[in-house]
Amino acid sequence: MRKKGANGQKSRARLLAVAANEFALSGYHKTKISTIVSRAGLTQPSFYLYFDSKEAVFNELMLKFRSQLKEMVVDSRLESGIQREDVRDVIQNVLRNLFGFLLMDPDLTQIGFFIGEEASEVKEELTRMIAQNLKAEQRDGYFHPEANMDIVAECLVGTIERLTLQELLCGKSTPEYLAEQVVNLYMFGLTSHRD
Amino acid sequence: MRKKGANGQKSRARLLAVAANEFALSGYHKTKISTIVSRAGLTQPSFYLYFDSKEAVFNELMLKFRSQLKEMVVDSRLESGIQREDVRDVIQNVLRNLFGFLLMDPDLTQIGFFIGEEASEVKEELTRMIAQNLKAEQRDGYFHPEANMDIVAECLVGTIERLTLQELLCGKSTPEYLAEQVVNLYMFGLTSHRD
Amino acid sequence: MRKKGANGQKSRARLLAVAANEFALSGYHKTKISTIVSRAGLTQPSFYLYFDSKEAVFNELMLKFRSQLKEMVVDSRLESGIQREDVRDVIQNVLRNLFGFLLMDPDLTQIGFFIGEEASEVKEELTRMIAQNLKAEQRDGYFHPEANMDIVAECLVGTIERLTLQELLCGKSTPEYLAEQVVNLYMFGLTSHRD
Amino acid sequence: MRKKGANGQKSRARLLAVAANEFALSGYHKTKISTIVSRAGLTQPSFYLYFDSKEAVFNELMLKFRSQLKEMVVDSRLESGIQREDVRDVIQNVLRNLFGFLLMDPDLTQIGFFIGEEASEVKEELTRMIAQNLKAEQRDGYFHPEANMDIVAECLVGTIERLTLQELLCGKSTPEYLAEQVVNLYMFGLTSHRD
DNA sequence: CATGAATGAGTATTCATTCAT
DNA sequence: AATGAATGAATACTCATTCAT
Repeated sequence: MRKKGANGQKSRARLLAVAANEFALSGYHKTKISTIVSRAGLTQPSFYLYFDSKEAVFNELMLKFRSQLKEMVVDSRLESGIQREDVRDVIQNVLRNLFGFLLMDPDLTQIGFFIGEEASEVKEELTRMIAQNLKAEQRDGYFHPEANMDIVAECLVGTIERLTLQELLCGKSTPEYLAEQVVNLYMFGLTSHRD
Repeated sequence: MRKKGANGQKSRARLLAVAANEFALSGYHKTKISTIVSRAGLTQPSFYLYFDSKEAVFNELMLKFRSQLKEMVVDSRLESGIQREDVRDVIQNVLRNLFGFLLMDPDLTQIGFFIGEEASEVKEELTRMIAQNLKAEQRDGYFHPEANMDIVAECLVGTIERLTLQELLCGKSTPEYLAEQVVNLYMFGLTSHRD
Repeated sequence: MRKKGANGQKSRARLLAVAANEFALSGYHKTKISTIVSRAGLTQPSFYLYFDSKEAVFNELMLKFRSQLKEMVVDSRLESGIQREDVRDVIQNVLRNLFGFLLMDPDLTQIGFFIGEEASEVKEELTRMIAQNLKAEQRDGYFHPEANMDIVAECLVGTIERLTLQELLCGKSTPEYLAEQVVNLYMFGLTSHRD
Repeated sequence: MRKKGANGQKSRARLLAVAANEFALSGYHKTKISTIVSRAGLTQPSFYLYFDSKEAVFNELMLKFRSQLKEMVVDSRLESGIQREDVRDVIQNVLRNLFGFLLMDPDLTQIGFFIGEEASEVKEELTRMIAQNLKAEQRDGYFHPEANMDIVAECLVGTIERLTLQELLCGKSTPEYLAEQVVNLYMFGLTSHRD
C-alpha cells in the first residue's frame, strides 16, 4: 500500500514484525489486530493504513517465507558431476544451509512451516525438489538403486520439520550438528560403519 | 455426562463421530457447533446435553487418541533379548503396527497428530518412548554406538508424521510398504547394501 | 431463513416492521441494526437468526413493495373497450387505487419509492406501464393524438410521487381527492371547462 | 475559510467541483473524503484547509444551488398584466428557463434536487412560489376557478423533478421541448384541443 | 430426549478528522 | 500551500452457549 516516508516504513516494518511474532506464537485465529497494533505502539486504523486486512498481512508473511525459501533452495542446488567421496559433504552442506536459513527468522519459519494453510503446499514443494535431487544422485549410482526416492524425500522433509521445531528453533541444537546427524543417518543408517 | 438410554448413546456417538470429522477436516477454530449438530441431525442444545463445551468434545477425542496410542505402543514394546538377525524384522513389525493403528481411525489420527495443541506433546511422548527403545538396542550393540538416539528418535517421529499425512491417510501407501521403506532407510541408509 | 414456530415468526415480523420504519425514517445508512433490535426488544444475534444481513432485510422490504405494487398494477389494468364517457372515471379509479395502495403501508412506500437504490427502477417500470396504457387509449382516440405519451407518463409518475410524499403520507389529502384532482388536471388542463 | 493566493483558490475550486460530482454520483454517505482529495490531486489535510467538514462542503454546494435557483426564479417572475393570449407563452418561457437552469450544472442540480436532505425543503419552497403565481393567474381568470392550485403546484414540481432526472439530465430532451410538452399538458389536458 | 428462541462477548473494518512538519 | 502519519469512534457480524418447554 503506502510507500511514503521513512517513518511510515518503520511503522510498517514494526507491524509486520509484531504480526509475525503473534502469528507464530498464537496461530492465525487467536491473533488479534488489537494486540498487534498495541504491541507496535499504534492504533487499529494505522494497521489498515499499511495492510488491507488481517489475511493480507498473513499472506505477505507467507509469501516472504516461500520466496526466501525458494531462493535459498535454488541457490544451493547440487552441482552435477560431484565426486563420489564428496557427496556426503555436499549434502551435509545443503542441510546445514537449510537449517541455517530456517533459524534466521524463527517467526517466519513457524508461519511458513507450521501455521499457514499453505504450509503443506510448501512442504510438498520442498519434497518434490529434494526428491528430484535424490533421484539424480541415485541415477549417478551414489545411492542404493532400489530405494523409493519419493518416500525418502518425504521422510527427510518430515525429519527436517521435526528437528526444526524440536531442536533448532528452541536452541537445543545447531544447524551444523543437525546436518551432520541427519546425513549420517540417512546415508549410512543405524547399523553400518561410518567413516 | 449423560448415560441414559440406548437412543441417547446413539446420538452422543453420532455427535462425537461428526465432530471428529469436522475437526479433522477444518481444524478446531473453523469447526462450528452448528455444523456438527446439523450434520448429526440434532439441534444445538442437544449437543450440550452430551458435552460440556466445544473444547470438551475436542479433549475427549484427543484423550481417546492418546490412550489408544499409548495402549498400542505399550503392547508392541520390544521384548529384550532378541537375536541380532531378528532386530530388523521386529522393528519393521512395530512400525507396521503403528501405521496400521494410525490408519484405523483417520479422523482421530488427524486430530491427535496434527490438529490439537496437545499434538506436539503427543509426539514428544512418542519420541521419548522410541528413544528409550533405540537406546536399549544401541546398548545391546545392535546400532552404531555414536548415533545420538534422541535425535534419531525425533527424525523417526517426523518421518512417521509426514508419511502418515502424505502417504498413509490419503491411501497412497500401505502400512506394510511404509514400514519396510522406513526400516531399510533407517537401518542401512541410502548408500549401504541391504540383504 | 428460519421458519419454525409461531413465536419466531412474531419476532421476525416485529424486526421486519421496525426495520421498515427505521429505513423509512432515517434512510439505509443511518439505520443501525442495534437500533432495530433494541426497538424490537431483542439483541443483535437474534437479528441474524432471521436475516442474513442489513442489506438482506432491506432487499426483502424492497421486494415486498415491488411485488405488491406489481400485483396492484396488474389487477387494475384498464379493460379495453370502455366507453368514451367512462374513461375519466376508469382512470380516476385506477389512481384512487394506486394512492390507496401507497397509503396502506407508508414505511414500505417510503422505502420502495424514495429510499432504495432500486426506487428509480421501480418508478421507471411504473412509467412504462402507464405509458403503455395511455398509448392504447390514445390510439383509441380518447386523447389528443399529438401528445408524447412517454413524456406524459413521466409527468404523471412525478406527480404521483410528489403528491404521495407531500399530501398522502402526511395525511393532508385522501386518495379520493388526489385522484380526482389529478384526473381533472391531466385530462382537461387548467384552462378548459370540465363537466 | 482561506482566501489566500490564486493557487489556493484553484485547489479549493477543484475540491468543490470534484465533491459536487462525487455527491451527485454516489450520494452523501457513499462519498468519501479520501476519494475527493485523491481525484483533486491533494491529500486529506488539504481538504480541511478549505472546508470545515464533509457536511460543510455539502452545505456549501446546497446553498449555492438554492441561491442560484432563487435568483433564477425571482428573475423570471411573471409580470402582472399580461394578455390572455400571452399566458401560455409566458409560462412556457418560465419553464424553459427553469429547465435551462437545471441543465447548467447537472451535479449541483442532482445535489439540490435529489441528494440533500434539504432537497424536499427546496422543492417545497419552489412549490410555494409556483402556487402563488398560479393563484394570481387564477384570480385573473386565466385558469379554471375550481382547481386547487396548491395541489397543481405540487403536481407541477413533481413533474419538473421527474422530467429533469429522466429526460433533461441524461440528454434525452431539451429544455424547449420539455417546456412545450408540460405547458400543453397542464394548460389544456390530454383531451382538449390545443391551438 | 429434544427443540425453538434468544443472548453475551468478542473482532475486523471503516471513515472523518487532526497534529506536527 | 501542502503532506506524512496517526487516531477516535462507530458498526456489522459471528459463535459458543443457555433457558424454558
